[in-house]
Amino acid sequence: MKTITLKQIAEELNISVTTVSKALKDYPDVSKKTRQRVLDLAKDLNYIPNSFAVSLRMQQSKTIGVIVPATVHHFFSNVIKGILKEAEKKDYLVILLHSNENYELEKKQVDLLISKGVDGILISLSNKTNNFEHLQKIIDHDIPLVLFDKIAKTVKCSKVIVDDRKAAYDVVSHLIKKGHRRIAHFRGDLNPQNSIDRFLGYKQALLDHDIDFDPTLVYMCNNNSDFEDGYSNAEKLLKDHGKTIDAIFTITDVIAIGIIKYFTDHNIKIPEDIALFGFSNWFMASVISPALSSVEQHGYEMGEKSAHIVFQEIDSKHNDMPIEPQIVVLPTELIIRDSC
Amino acid sequence: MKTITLKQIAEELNISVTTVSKALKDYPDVSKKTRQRVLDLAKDLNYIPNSFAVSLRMQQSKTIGVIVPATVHHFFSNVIKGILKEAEKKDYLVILLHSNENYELEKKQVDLLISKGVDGILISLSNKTNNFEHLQKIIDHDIPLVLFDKIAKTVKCSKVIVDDRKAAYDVVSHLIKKGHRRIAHFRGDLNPQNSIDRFLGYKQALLDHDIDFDPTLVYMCNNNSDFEDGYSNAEKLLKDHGKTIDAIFTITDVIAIGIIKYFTDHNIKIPEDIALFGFSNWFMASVISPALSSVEQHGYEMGEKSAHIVFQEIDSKHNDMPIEPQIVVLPTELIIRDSC
DNA sequence: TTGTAGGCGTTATCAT
DNA sequence: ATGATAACGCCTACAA
Repeated sequence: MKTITLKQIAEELNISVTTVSKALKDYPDVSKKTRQRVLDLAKDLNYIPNSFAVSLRMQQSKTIGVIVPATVHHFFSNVIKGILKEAEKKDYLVILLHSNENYELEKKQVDLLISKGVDGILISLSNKTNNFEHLQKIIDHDIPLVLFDKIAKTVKCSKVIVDDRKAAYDVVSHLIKKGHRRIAHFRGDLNPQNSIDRFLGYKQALLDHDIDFDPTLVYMCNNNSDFEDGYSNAEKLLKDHGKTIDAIFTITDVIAIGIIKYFTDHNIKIPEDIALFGFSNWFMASVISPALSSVEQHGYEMGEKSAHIVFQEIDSKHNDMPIEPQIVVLPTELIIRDSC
Repeated sequence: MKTITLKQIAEELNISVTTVSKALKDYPDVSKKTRQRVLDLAKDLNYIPNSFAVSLRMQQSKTIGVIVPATVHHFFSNVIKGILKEAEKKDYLVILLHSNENYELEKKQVDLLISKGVDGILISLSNKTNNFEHLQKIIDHDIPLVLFDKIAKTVKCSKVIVDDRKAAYDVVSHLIKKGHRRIAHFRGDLNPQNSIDRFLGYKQALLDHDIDFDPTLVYMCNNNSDFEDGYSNAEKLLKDHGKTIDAIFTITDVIAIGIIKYFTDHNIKIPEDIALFGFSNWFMASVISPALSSVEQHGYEMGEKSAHIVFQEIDSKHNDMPIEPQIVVLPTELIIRDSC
């Protein structure tokens, strides 16, 4: 099937390219008759505008770029879903890139996206990213940028996040209210803000309830397999502290599931011996035994909202009425199940 | 930051655009000195070629499109990961689209992809798709097309699949060898080939082992929540057949997990009372109790391979040496755990 | 109401 | 070794 251009339609109809173009775009200054002839033939020939030409001419691509560490996490899958849904509504296409938690890759992908002329960019930062020049570059190029979930506070752009600190605070407060006092925390990498914020929320909750913070109760999970981290740290925890521990708050459901596995294997009862609270409310949390209490993060909504904001910024940039970056904090919810 | 074009570099250096372009592309007919001056300035100015112009000129976008029903399934996440990895290697970008198991949407998205001028398209068909005109359109446009996992046998293009029939056959044979005779099958929608093939494998295995096929042992899972389907059909199965059932083979791990939940809730022992075999080897399969036996489908490799093939086809199209569609059947593996 | 002409940024052909 | 020119396909200000 040969690709149809305006020129071919024009020749066929013995009119100018201009008129064809105008007819197709519903310009008022085309006679009804001509317009109809053009429309008919275009449909007949299955005319599709060449988007490269349009983009070149219009300086916009109707495409946005998205960079996430990975989509194998249920949370990000949901975010992507929200983004795609929103893009679909606006007739935008989405270019998806995985940084694989790799800063260099993330940087390269930003360059790629810029060079592709995407109209906007959404990023959830890799855990390894602590240099933000590449983000600044996006801003310098005047491309709307929205950071979501894993953000950099210092970068001047819109952000969509969850109040990790508060969520963690709520979790630990809940645990304390349930009577637990020796509460361990399985945290994530030192770098990403989420990990820090959740840790801070944990600490604050202890403080506010007059429980001394004990650093030996904090375990680091960073060997790239959350499940393994949970399993092995559960073992370590027991070795270190025996059963003096009342509860564990994990930074991620998968870590909690690793713990469940270890506890099940070693006959430790949840929540009787040790209570457990996860984070992210992964689908599995509701399904595993015991059903895992967790924090719902509303990934889908985060995707929707993030996309919504870039589109807003794209539109207002187009109208020459640039708007200020906005920071949206999505609510979280404690989902209480059987594990605490 | 203003966008830099060849023209600007040319003016700055007082040479022609042509020379700048050549210098940047390492043409041999540019003096060393000129080339260096161009290269330096380009780097200095942070020159990025305008990809619309390049695409328009070159008639290729260095972009491929991917349509999947959804990525919230672990399997597809893995496929996507494989595709992105492969694309990254070839410096291609990937436009991701979700059909949401919706034929109309799938069709629309194909049009979008065509109009965007992607160099190749990968699709895993929606369950609702049983008209393939949109695929034919892709082929007519001479755009390399690869179908993976959920394919249409009659469409003349490359395909990457798994031998679902054999995999199912192997599962059921294994179950029979273990001594089970009354084996139920929780199958999927009637439409997708996979569902049919797995059912056929199930039936064939029974036949080959002299077990009568009993249609009342086959349950349909199609209300869009696999977990719920598993749970409710487990209930139905027990109501219909009591504990005369030896084993259940499910078309998907999530269905099996629904069953596990129901059985756990109702004190039915797996595998003592009823054995269980899943499909897809979702991460959770290894982690749930009892650990679920399943079929490893190698999603990541499927993604890699599919992408590899489109790139092959794109390249050979470019060299005017079109190649024949190929059909790749990836091996599957029975992963035996505790549930059978 | 219709058409001409210029330009978006790049690349390729052909002169010089 | 360098450059003028045309072309990719589309849009739009301006002329006719």
